[in-house]
Amino acid sequence: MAEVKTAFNASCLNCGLQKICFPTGLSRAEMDSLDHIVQRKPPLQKNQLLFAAGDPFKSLYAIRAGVMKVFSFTDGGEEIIHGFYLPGDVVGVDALAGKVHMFSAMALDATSVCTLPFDELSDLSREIPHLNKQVFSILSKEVVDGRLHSELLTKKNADQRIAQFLWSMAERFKNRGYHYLEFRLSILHRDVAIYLGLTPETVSRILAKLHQDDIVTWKKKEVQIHNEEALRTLAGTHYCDSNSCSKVVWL
Amino acid sequence: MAEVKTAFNASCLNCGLQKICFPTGLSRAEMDSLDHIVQRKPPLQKNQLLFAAGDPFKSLYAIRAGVMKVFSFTDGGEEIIHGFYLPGDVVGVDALAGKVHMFSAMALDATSVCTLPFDELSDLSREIPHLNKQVFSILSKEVVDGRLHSELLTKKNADQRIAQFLWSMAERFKNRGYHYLEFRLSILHRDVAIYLGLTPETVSRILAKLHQDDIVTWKKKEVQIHNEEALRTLAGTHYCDSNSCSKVVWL
DNA sequence: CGTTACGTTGAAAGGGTTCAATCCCTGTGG
DNA sequence: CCACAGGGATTGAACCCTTTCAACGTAACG
Repeated sequence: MAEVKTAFNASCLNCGLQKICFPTGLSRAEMDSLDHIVQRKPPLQKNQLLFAAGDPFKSLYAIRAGVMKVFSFTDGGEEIIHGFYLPGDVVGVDALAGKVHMFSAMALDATSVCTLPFDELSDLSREIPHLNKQVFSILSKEVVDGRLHSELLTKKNADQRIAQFLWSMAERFKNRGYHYLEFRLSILHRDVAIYLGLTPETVSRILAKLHQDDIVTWKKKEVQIHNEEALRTLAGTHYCDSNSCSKVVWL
Repeated sequence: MAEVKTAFNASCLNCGLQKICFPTGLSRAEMDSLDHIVQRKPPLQKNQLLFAAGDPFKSLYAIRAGVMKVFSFTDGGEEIIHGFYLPGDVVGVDALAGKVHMFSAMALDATSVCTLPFDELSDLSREIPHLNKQVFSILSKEVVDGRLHSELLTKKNADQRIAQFLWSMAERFKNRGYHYLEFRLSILHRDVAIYLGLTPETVSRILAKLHQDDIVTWKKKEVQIHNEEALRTLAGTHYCDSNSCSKVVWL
């Protein structure tokens, strides 16, 4: 709670997520300019929508604290989960082409975001070419992430999917300087199942197995990785998410 | 052959793909400026690589004629196919973030492309804000396409996947002003299988069924859609690809 | 303290894969 | 011009992983 309050007030200049978020590579002065167009509002509550599919596009949003899921529905009414977003991640890029949000974004926990009005961001990007590249970079990473998720869906079995999911979350926490062998994860097993193209039952069974084998425990909202090596091996290929690909040095 | 030759020489101003490709919404003068940085080379031959994963990033490429596949390999050496690209489509956006191509692009047929050196494109984008937005739009569409592909992989069975694939190809041809109920498709069934997360055997069996039911015939490289309505119904949700989403008016 | 939604566990069923054999088309070389 | 090689496509049968269905347990919240 105290943490959220701090986040609400902080500026880019003293934000701990500089290395991961938007401002990467900007000078102090540039960051200051960016800071001036950023809007900060009270945190979102659990299950609150940041934007919904169909909403007119106005801003991109950088997450300061909490977790969000980006999702939509099939024509049949089934939920589709496209991704989970952590502090430093940016949501809303899906709407750039059509000026309308294609997906919805929901807070899975108390979550605070920085709002970046896109018109102002565009104007500023003309003055600061590096900022423009930064936005390209965010979009490009999103494309690559999508491809990697498709790889998971086409080439991996249920065990590997879950191992990869958990390991990728751990890596993302690691990259943000958080504890990564033991962390709080406010994501429902049900949502993970949807994200991974599985059923809740399958996820439950595999988590039970991982627990028995003393590799990972995920009870309530606490994840504990007991055997990092085994988990990574199970995941098969080292997962590269937006902020954690060892193969590529993100600009 | 004659068609390819023409493509090689044409400029954006007299290109039939204006509505679909990069220049959408640019004024004559702006289009002319864009035209000056576009490089045109001899067409690629079948199975020739435009770029390979690991190559340093220099340009985006707009396809003028032919077909390309964008692909990579799993750590285990299996091929992953991320998408097929038709005239008017742009490939290479995966490399914007890391300055290195994450995937490879191969011509599946004689294919000609327009090369857009990214540094020059960036410079020009500062002068022409609309061009900058155009690039954002292309990236954003790529993100949305990826999500829709994931939806296909998580929510659809084999029959629906193939129906959707065929229908989406038809729509893309339609949007380009080509015949869409009967067209040439230089894509191996094997590659479609990989793209859809299926085996060649499954694809073969389902295509046989679609042929028997007089819905679609795909022999050699010729696709014939005999029952448009049935195909669309089979596909379930109307597929929205980069250039054909009825729900959204792409800027 | 009841209600509701999430999570767990078991048994049965099914869709797609796997494996293997055969066919077919294309391109190549004698 | 024909024979042969090689990769892709087809077809059949057995298998297996995941889903489905159903029942029960459990945590959170009003």
